[in-house]
Amino acid sequence: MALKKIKHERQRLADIVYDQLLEAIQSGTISSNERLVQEKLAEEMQISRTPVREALLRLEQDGILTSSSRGGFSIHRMTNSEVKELYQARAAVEGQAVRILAAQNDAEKNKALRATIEREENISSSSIRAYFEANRKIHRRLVELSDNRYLIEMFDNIWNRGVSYNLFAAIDKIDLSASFGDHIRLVEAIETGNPTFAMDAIIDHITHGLELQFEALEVKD
Amino acid sequence: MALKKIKHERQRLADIVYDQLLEAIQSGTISSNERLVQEKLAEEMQISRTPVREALLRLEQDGILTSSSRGGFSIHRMTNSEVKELYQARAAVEGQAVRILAAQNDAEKNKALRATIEREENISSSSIRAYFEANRKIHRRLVELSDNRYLIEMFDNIWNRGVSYNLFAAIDKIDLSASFGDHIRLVEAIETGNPTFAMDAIIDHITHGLELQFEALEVKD
DNA sequence: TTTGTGTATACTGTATTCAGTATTCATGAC
DNA sequence: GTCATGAATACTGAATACAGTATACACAAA
Repeated sequence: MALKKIKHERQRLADIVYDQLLEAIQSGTISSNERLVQEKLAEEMQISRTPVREALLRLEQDGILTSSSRGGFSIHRMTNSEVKELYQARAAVEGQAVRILAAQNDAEKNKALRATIEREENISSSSIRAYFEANRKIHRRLVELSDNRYLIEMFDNIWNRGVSYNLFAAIDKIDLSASFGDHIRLVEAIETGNPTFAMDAIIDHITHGLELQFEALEVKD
Repeated sequence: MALKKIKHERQRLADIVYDQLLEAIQSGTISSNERLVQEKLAEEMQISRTPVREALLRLEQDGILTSSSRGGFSIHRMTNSEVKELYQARAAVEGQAVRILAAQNDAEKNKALRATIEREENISSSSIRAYFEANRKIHRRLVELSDNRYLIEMFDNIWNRGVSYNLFAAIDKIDLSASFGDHIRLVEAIETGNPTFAMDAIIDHITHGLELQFEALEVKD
């Protein structure tokens, strides 16, 4: 009888709370004007305040929550200049990822990226959220393939901030299906083996996204 | 009588502990094989364990500390591949900063950068630590001038990780004065107004640093 | 000597309590 | 009605206590 190795990793309550809060924020369950109060959340979750506090402080550290003067935390509201800066940071991270990939120009990796794009662009769901989840997966796969743990971490932080502010979903008034087919162009750029060319391609892609973003923010205002 | 506005910002004990620990780690006061135990640190600092724990968890979150199986935390030891990846991440952040600066090509900003370089390259201290502090200041000024809060934050995280592992100081066996004069070349590249050219310049600069880094790590092994 | 078992110790994560601070609310004076 | 003041309330940050887990150590058996 072969016994499976038991996974020893204890999961902290604080980690569970963190994951749940992040999911609730990004799915819209927690709305942008809601105040997250330690004692109340602890009561709701039937746990003590300590792990709740740890999770909230971590979400604050991640830039997702902001503490308010009346106590509690709320979802960080981004200024237009923060939005622009976040897109620039995206360009830094995703741009470097494609530079690395173009320099490697590894057939297996390029193939894996194509597979992800094909799978995710074929989502049949009509929900905006699924749409953006697919978009996120494509971009994340791209960064994953760079095999750089720090770029992946930065990517996640950027997108967590953006998605938590409902940023990337803010452009639902603009037709996105046009830019969806754009992803394959990134693979093609990587396949040229030219890091600069590949990076210019993704910067264009991201800059275009920023333009759509600002249009959407104006539409909503 | 004009009364000054009183700064209301309460500083948490946990923040103070964080700052002290980070400084102690980066200055070498805390050595790389030392185990940081919550209860012991709390006793030493004459405070309760709670803020110590919060600070340590945050340093873990920042990638600076790693928890050990015997309890406690120790300075994260980087593998060679982590070192390489960290330099790539540096290239992403600092590369984007110079792209932004070159696109702007703002005379005041370029002047400010030159001033920082001139001041920092003229340090008279013979201590290696001062040398690297100067180097860090030059690079940080460059990223600050991009006026992008996320790039600055990423920069700090990268350098905190590197400095905490005593990474950038590991190359003290190699003569650095040669590469110090290299910084002015970065300003000149920015002044061409060509983002791609400027970024290539800093990537060269950073890649050269990585080569020195690996030489130094071999020398030490 | 080696191996297995039980106990002690070290440390963590969580729960609970205490004390301080900021905001809100109620009340009285003008 | 407006404004000032004091009390109540809400919430946080830190201290303390409790319980669980992992490691180290001691001891006995083979």
